[in-house]
Amino acid sequence: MYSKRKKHLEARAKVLKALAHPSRLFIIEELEKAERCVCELTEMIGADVSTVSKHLSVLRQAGLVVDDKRGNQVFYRLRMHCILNFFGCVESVLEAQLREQTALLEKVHS
Amino acid sequence: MYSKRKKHLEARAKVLKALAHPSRLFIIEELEKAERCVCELTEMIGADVSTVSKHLSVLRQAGLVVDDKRGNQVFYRLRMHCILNFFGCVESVLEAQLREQTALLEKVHS
DNA sequence: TTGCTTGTTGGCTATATTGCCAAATAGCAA
DNA sequence: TTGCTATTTGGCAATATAGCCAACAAGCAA
Repeated sequence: MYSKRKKHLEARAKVLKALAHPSRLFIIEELEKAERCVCELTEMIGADVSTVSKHLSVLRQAGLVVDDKRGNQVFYRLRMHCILNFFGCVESVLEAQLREQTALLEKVHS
Repeated sequence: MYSKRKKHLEARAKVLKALAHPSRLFIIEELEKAERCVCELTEMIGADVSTVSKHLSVLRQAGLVVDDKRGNQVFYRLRMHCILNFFGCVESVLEAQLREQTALLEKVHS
């Protein structure tokens, strides 16, 4: 594997890794609708504030969100609005998985 | 977070996690061009066969590739050809990161 | 100032991932 | 059969990730 290609793949992998967590996907989806402060996201996710703050830090470091301190709150918003469209393909993978499971179940029951 | 939404996000996260590794991204890109046997991919990646085999297993379990045993070789191919397009957005994130770093460097040197 | 709220960071433990080697499995050919 | 090749699986050690609590920082209000 050429070194340049390897570095590129590593960079891509980092972005995907940042996305590869249910809470972080939730955050992305919510920020698609509107900017949110940490306290709102914490409330919605139902985890410790520190946990949510760390998830946001992961997303920020990956270049996916930006933060905006206002008063004693910190608001986050999406930096890349394409991120959401981009799940169309992931969805088709999930649908295919579902079809497969259904087919398997029908086979078992027949 | 509603349980149904949570499950959906967990399923998405699993697919993204399967993609979030340089070697596995390499495999996806190669399989976009043509099907490949494990030995070819191993040669290209330059890791142990067992390591590559495990990466392929991760991709298969995520529903991203399918395997096809022929003789004593196993050929893999993409199951979802949309996966590649789907990187357009990841690329724009990387480009933005690059622009930012460049701006930072210019600031330092000025 | 003090006290309250909002976030971030450090430290910890539990868990997951990675990548190697070694062992097992399966096909093919002599 | 034996031997060779291709692949998968088990096991292990090193490393990374997740999520909690505690401590800290910063804004604001009394």
